[in-house]
Amino acid sequence: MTEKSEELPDEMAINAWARLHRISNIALERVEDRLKKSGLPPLAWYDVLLELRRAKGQGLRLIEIEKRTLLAQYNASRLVDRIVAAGHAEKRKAQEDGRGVLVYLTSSGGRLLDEMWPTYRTAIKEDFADRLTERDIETLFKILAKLLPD
Amino acid sequence: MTEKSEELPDEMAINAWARLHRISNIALERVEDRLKKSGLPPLAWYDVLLELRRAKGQGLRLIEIEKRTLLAQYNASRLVDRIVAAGHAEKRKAQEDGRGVLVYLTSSGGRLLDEMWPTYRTAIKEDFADRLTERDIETLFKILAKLLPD
DNA sequence: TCTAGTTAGATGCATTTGCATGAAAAATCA
DNA sequence: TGATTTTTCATGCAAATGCATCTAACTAGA
Repeated sequence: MTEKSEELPDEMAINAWARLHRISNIALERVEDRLKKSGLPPLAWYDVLLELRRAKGQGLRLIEIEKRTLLAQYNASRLVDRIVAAGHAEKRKAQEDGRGVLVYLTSSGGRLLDEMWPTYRTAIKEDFADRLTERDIETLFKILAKLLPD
Repeated sequence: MTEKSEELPDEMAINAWARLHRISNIALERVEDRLKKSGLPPLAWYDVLLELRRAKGQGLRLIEIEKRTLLAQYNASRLVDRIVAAGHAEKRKAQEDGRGVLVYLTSSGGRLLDEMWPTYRTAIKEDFADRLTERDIETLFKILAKLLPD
């Protein structure tokens, strides 16, 4: 009579779930701490600037920034405004779509991205990569793939 | 000359890192959405209430709540105040330590915890457990253990 | 014991987030 | 085409977070 229920997540799943989020939380907090100590902006800025660089001078629609960074619409809108106000990006009206805004990386923004990366990279290395084997990392990558949205 | 650098995290590590945080972010957002749709408070409330229940009527020091939930000191302080204001917990002065506060779960808090769990549990099941094999879950658990703080 | 230093918790103030809504342009459809 | 719906982005207002600092109590050291 100790058969496994098909209806509930078992103990192990709950523990793994909890650990996953705990690890993510701790790791991100450490990155933010490192950035702060280096006098750099929060990680969210990096994410946006990186997407802008990936757009290779084409400019990125605000809605694309939302999707790629997983920011809520109003957060993307205001974060970009702050980045623009700091001179690290520019907004221009989209030609094809009168509602749209295109965001471009400025040279200052490119420099900021390059300044942030060493700090961010060190965190990824020390708090993550150095503690896992290559095999762990590949396994983790594959397992997590199953959890990506459909 | 294409030897692997020992100084930098490689591409694979960076991708796994990014995926880890992306998955965590998406999954947590889905839980919050489900809770909201059910008219329930945010996940942080659950975390605190659960720790209070685990204290089994002994009461929990605020500082313990901070440590266990990973909340910042001021956030724990104010979140507990909100939970207390809603009648789901009580604060009492700690006997042994004049600075300290002990937080107790009320019966209302216990009921809320029980109300939240089905929604939370369903999220864990559908967005996590159902998409992985038992073996995946164990593997994930073990790999993540290596990333826990020392 | 007196003093300096540390720890637990609260809180004023600025920033950020979340919610709801608005405005303008585009898309759909009768 | 004209009306309706949807999409894109912005924003006022409320709530939550982060920062810095404060108070009170405990601890350690002379």
